Amino acid sequence: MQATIYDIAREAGVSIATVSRVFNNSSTVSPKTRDRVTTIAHRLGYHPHALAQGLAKKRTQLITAIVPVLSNHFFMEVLAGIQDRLADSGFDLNIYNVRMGDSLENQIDHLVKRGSAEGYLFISTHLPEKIGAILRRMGVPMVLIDDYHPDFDSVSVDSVEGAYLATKYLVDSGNRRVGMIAASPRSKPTIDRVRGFKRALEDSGRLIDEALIMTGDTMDRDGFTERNGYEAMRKLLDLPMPPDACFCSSDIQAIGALKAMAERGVHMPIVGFDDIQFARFLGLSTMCQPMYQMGFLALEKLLRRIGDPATEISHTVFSPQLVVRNTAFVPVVEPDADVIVRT
Amino acid sequence: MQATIYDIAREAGVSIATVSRVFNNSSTVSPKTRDRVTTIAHRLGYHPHALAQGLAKKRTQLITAIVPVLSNHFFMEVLAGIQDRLADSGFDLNIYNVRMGDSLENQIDHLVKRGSAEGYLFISTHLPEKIGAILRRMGVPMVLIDDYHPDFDSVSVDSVEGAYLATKYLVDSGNRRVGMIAASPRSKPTIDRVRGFKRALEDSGRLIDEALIMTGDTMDRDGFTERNGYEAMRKLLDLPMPPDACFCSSDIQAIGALKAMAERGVHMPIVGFDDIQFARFLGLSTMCQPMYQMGFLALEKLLRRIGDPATEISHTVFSPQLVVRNTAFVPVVEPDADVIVRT
DNA sequence: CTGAAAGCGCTTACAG
DNA sequence: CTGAAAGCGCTTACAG
Repeated sequence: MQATIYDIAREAGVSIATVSRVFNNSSTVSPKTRDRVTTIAHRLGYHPHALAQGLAKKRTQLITAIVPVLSNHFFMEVLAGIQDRLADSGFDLNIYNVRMGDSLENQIDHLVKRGSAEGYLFISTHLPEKIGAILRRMGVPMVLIDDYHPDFDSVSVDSVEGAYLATKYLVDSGNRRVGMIAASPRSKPTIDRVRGFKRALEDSGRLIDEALIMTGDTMDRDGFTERNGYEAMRKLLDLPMPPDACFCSSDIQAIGALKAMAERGVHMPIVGFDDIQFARFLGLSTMCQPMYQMGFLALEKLLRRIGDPATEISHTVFSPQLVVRNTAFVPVVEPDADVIVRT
Repeated sequence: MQATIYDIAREAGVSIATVSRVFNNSSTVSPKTRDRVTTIAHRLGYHPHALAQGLAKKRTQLITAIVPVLSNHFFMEVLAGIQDRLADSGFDLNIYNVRMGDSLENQIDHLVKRGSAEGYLFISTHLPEKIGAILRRMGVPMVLIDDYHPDFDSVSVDSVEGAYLATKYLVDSGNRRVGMIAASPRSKPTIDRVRGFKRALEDSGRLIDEALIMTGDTMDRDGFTERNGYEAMRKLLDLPMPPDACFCSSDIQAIGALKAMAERGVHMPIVGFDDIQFARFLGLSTMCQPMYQMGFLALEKLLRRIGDPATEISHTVFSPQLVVRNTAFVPVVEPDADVIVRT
């Protein structure tokens, strides 16, 4: 099996304590002993056993990122930022994907009590109050990304403001009936974005027509899907008085909406939210979230807190930027044109 | 701190061994003792400490996925498949992002010798022969995704065949000069795809014009970027005799290529590779890789091997499907049209 | 500068 | 059915 500290100690004629010291940079070991130990360790291909170290030091050098759904753009960008900050930190990253069946509370409770990570990153995971209180008491180092809670560090984007700016832009551009494609009314971002949308209309002296706030029927991923946007736009276009511009709560929905418009041969200005990679390519106007930076900063905060649990709690709220683009790709869709030629 | 097995043992008036047995489902404990223990454990909010368990059992219940670059579509999709298979397995997932600075060999060596995972998933990471031999000897359970090595389980897609089919399709559609946008000549997929491309031309009785096999100048991510495709297409269009159709080694490059064509106001049939989420939306013809299934199956194989190290080594090679689409989104690009209105 | 020993929280033969 | 004890591989006061 793998070489252990005992093997090295035996060969080097020292105690295991000394070997351990060599690998923990405690200066209290003579150069020649250190040399002998490292040489032998190298020859034996020795690497400290992470688990044993973790148990003895009560430090696992592990960070767990908790995510609701995988394979979504926001998460991937954030993760890239996390990874880059992680690189020289000595920590490893664990991804915990929240399971649909079990309750979030159970899952987090279990996760944390198992004690395998030193810190947690909650990505777009609305923290239930009950769990928050428990974690608070346990003093678990954690940072919230894309969520807010007074008791924990957080990094987020101001959804209300983002929606406000997007809507204001559409109103100020001279559109009469500005609609909105929302996602699941149970999701925090949706709630905020609807609020920002309404506030912008109010501030512009417009009446709020609830019928123009639409969502699709497909509700997986809380409705943040192309399909949902597609469905929502179709419903909007079926209204007796359709909107003449539309704010979409996410880029992915905006893409579906574009498709629906293309099929009907209509066009209206739309603004998305997120600025995913393809928004730029598609020429989609949108509210840009600095996802990479959010991930990077979140890990930064987490490492600081692990290092010093007494650090003041801090909340960073990024202001999303409105990016105006010409919709450069004009959809010319022939529905069901896909043909699979060969299997 | 967290309750331990000792706390429970004391309260229940039993030995720690008994407590341990209760949590390990060994039937050899009386119902009433079991009841008492579980009740107390629940009251104390006890959860076994993962590290300690791992050390004692010599099982960490951890899988590490090794990925070269994060935030790429292929990986995202594969990961989703992995997660879904992971769900009820009792294992956790660790993501190891290969660092650019250090050598791959060092990194893998270190990773494996630390012994924190029970199995490894190598995603699109070409395994150096030297490391392969070491891992083989150590008997580390592992599965290769999007790579091949005779000594390890693998799940991949036939790149040669995919490129062949794509190219053949373009030739058979009546295009005279079929070009190719390649990625880094050092990357395995590129090598295979160039091979398939050439073979298809040969089988069609065409001459191979090396000048029509182009790549961009930007080589991060081995050239699998929108930018690289953009650059490559520009170079192709600058040729005295540009191609009249083009096979691209990845969808992401195809997207860049589309953009370059749009800027020049030219159009030609292109076929990508991967079938990323947006290929469908863009109406891009491409070679479809079953990424989700690949991830799912790879974890399946890994779990089986962890369960029984003597399992026969198996290689699954998926045949990519040619998906023909009408390029539904017609790019009408005005370069540098982006305007940031508000910060 | 170094060693002996206790401890991290759990598992698992071995006895009974 | 249950307990005492050794062990998983490492760290870290405590002595010297």
